[in-house]
Amino acid sequence: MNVLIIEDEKSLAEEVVIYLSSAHYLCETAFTGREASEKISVNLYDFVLLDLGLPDYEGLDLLKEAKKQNHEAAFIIITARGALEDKIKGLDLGADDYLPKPFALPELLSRMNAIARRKFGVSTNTLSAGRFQIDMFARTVSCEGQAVSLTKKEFDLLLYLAINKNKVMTRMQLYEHIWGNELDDNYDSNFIDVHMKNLRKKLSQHAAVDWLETVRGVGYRTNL
Amino acid sequence: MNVLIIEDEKSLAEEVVIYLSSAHYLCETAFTGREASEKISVNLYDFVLLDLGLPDYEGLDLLKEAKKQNHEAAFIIITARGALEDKIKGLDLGADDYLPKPFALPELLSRMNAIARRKFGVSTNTLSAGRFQIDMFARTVSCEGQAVSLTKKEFDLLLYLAINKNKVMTRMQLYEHIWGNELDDNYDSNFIDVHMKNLRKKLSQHAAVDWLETVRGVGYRTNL
DNA sequence: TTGAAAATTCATCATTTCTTCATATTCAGA
DNA sequence: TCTGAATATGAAGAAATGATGAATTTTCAA
Repeated sequence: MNVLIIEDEKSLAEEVVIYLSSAHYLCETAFTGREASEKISVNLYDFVLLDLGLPDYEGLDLLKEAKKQNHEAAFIIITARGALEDKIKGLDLGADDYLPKPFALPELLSRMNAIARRKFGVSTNTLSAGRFQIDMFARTVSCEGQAVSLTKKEFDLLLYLAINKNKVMTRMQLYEHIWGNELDDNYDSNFIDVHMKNLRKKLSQHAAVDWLETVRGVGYRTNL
Repeated sequence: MNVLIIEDEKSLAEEVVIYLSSAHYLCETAFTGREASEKISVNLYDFVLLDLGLPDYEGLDLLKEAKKQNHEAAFIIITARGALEDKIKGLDLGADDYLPKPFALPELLSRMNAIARRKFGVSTNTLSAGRFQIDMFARTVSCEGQAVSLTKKEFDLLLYLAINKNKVMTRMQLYEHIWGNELDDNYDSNFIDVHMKNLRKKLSQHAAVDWLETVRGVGYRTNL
């Protein structure tokens, strides 16, 4: 699946690329409307992620142009949460989905997977962690064919750690990616720990989860 | 990742070194074309940042030479904005990216990361110290495949010393970098010494650590 | 609206890690 | 070789951290 990410905030675009790449999407970026316009006229994409807040281009014009050039693609509109939200939702832009900023990456991935299944008929996208198979489209986890029942947060945690295989993820990172908010400074809660504990408990009923490690003073990590 | 920064403006080079170092790139500098030429003929780099505006050397000749000596490296050309001719020549010569001056450091880092991912494959960011392999994303240390279990502070100390290979680091520097505070004047404690001792002890159970030296009256240094 | 599931908060406990301190050892210069 | 300052070391108390069970709040679907 080819994805074009049109987003002027480079660090965000980078993050998206890294995240989607590890979920087996092939990503390209365009940091300006002009760049995007060029790429669209040359290549065919399966997905176009469009940030409406580009400085050099009227976002909606770009969308119209892109749709003309590339009927097949799925379009996902990204824009700042706020006053415009309802207005844009109300408009019939012909986008396949709409995502307010800031968004959690698993949220984006999950929506893209949903669209992929609906629009392109792609049905499986799994990655493994230990003896567990994680299906990102269905958002299910199984162990040797047997279903493992996880809650949303548990699934997101497992998926994010599995995607960032062997990297220590801080609670901050987990929080920002899964909950999609900034963590304020006086953050003092252990709900991530609790979710991890519950996740481990559920997984351990099926197979060993010694690969799901706590890195004291830092965060959590898979060791695969 | 080893980086050679070829830039005659020393203060800029210094800034780049500090910034990239904090992102775990290992930096060396060359302030003249001659110096660069020597270093390139001796060492292998992953990245070469080349300022075309060197006084003593034709930048593009240096690029050609460097590419011959080191096929594998990624080359990033830096030059004054507006020198379009140079830009085109540089890209034709097979530079991986081009950065107009002045540039923002995060911009540089972001491009380097992008290239690193594209060119060298993702995220196995390890560096070695003696017989030890340090993975800074996983925050693990291993010796001939065998894991070495370190605490947070021990790991941070080792990593910082390894990044600043062969440079004496004062206790002040170690403290400021790892503990993140300023040390008040009446500083009188030996906890860094204690951590170093514990670190050495753990490492020595796996291999010789004679490369982890104390520089009496100054601080600590790797000798690699 | 209501009830069950999920998410979060809270208090407590065991454990690891950090720091301090007292003492021993090493080293460089006289 | 001697001497004082710097560093290494062992041990112990202090602090930080994460796991856990349970209580409370929130969410969401019926």
